[in-house]
Amino acid sequence: MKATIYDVAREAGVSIAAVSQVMNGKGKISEERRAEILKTMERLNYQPSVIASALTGKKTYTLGLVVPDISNPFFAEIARAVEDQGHEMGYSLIICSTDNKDERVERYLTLLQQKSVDGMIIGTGMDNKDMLKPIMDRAIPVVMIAREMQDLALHTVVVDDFVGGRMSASHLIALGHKRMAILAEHSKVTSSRERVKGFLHTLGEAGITLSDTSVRNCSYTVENGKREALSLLEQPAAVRPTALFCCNDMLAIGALQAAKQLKLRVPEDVSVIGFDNTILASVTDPPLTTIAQPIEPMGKQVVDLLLMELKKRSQDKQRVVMRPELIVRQSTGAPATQG
Amino acid sequence: MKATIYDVAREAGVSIAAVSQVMNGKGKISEERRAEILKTMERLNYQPSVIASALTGKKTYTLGLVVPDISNPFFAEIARAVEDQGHEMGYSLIICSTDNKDERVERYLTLLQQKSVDGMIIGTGMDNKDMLKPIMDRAIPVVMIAREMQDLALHTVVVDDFVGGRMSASHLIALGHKRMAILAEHSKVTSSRERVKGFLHTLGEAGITLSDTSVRNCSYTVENGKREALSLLEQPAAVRPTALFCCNDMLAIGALQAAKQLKLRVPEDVSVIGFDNTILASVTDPPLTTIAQPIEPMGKQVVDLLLMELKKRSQDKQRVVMRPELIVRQSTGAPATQG
DNA sequence: TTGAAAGCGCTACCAC
DNA sequence: GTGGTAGCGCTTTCAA
Repeated sequence: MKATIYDVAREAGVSIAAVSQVMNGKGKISEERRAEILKTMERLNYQPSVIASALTGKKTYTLGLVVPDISNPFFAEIARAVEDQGHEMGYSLIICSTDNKDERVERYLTLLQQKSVDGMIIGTGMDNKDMLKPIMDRAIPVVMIAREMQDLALHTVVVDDFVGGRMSASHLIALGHKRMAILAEHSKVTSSRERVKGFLHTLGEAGITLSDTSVRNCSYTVENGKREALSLLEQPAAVRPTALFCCNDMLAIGALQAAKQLKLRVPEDVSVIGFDNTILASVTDPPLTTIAQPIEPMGKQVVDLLLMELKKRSQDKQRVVMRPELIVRQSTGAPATQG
Repeated sequence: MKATIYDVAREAGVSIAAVSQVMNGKGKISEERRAEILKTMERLNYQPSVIASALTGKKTYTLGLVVPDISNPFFAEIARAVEDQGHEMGYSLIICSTDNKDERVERYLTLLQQKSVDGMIIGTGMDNKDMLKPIMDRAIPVVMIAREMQDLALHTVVVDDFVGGRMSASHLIALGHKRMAILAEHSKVTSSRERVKGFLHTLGEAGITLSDTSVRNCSYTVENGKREALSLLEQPAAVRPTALFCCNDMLAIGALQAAKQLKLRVPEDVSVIGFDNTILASVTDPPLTTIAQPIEPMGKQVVDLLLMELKKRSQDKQRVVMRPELIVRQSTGAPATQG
């Protein structure tokens, strides 16, 4: 059976308080006792129970990461960055894939509370923001990554989505595109909305407007992107968009697949630009031009903010905005025919 | 502050035992008291503490998943499958990325024990199997996924790696290849070893042998695969392999990149076949022929085995072997010149 | 310095 | 049916 603090105390001939003290480096213990206790712990292969110590008002050293889907490379990469930075500081990570469903979000949020996580990192959207209320009421630190929660005072780490959208547009415009379309995520996803907004803004500056049907809302799956792209690209060449701005790499891949299915060449017949610069972007056919998010620094940053908040609750919340970067690969080029 | 069982009891005018009872559906409680208590819990927004209940000898409803790297799509997909099946049964998942480093494995294993997880799912390799001993001594259920631990009685869910290797070889041989090479993972990875073995076995049956330098050990990164593939493909056409069997999709992507860099056409100049059939395989240039692992069923299965073990320790451990499947895409074809 | 003892929130046993 | 109570393993006063 597992050795407890009692076993150690008994074996070492001291009180449990003494053992607790050497573990936490608190109180005053003579060097010899200290050494003796340490030795006994070693011998018994003693592992202090985080559970018990958490119950005593301490921390669980566990964080919750709530994202739409851990199997989505973007979030998987975020998870890794968060895990590493957390691990560095002694924290473990519970992952929660919500599929962007409020009902799953709620269930996970409740679960994380019951498990007394020390803090939560939210990277998923949710329709009903009130779900976060009870958590904040209980003073459980919450930080956002790659998503924003308007009207809620929360530390937030995001990439400048608006600028990312603008970068996309500038790139496409510089290439000579005039007829474009957008594969957006669900409209409740703020980051996607901002990207679209930035894209349209720069288009507007260049005197280009898009018809309503040129902005398609998709879920965040490849299949969905493909379906919407198909309906966009099936149009006659004269009205078909010559470039597709996709709000994430998965959608861009769907677009690539749609183009292939329709025997359209990329980028000659249609340019495709993604967002996120996940590993996927570097392996597609052709390699995807995309807007990079600095995932690792974002993950580090968000954990740092969370731990800072953990140490000392603060009224003013930071909003860290990181700069996106245009990564030009081979899925974008000048349109073959004048649009 | 958070409401406790005492708050509920007081507000409802009953004992904490009564509250505990209705929560766990045990004991006997009159319908009216029951309703009253439920109502009070609701009103106070009471969330029972898993921590406290765990301390009372119950479960933590938390599982640990130990894999090399959660940002690797293969493991990310496994994680999702495991998370879903676990969530279904009320369990949360702590992820642990080890980078296949024993020191990280050990640290995580210790951590998971201290956090009193109910069970662990191991999908990472480790040099020193003794690390698992203390865990098994403590009777913490452990199951393996996509990896084997020889000499250790553990439930295991794997794909038939040997057969997968054979499938690869058969496919390549049928295409007419004679000079082939292998990008293997580190030799300590049993699954990789089996794949190589199966591949070589079938080659042998066809009277084909490989030189020692034709089997390269890599880590599991794209960069590594690329480097090894480069050194393999840089050879003069007369001796250069016409096909590369890669023990996972990441390595295969590295091979694809190496070929591209050397201006070799795939599959005309060199065929590439991967393993795992992650999302990556479907988006490469050209799309990757690969051996599919049934990831989702494997994840489900492994959780089921773990929970079964949790319910009732059993002496005989199962070894579930799932059948791999050859997915032919466009990275393999007949060699352009006779080898 | 050191240790006895009071909880932390909950479960389960047992007496009423 | 119902509630009192003894822990679970650990932290933290507070006396000694």
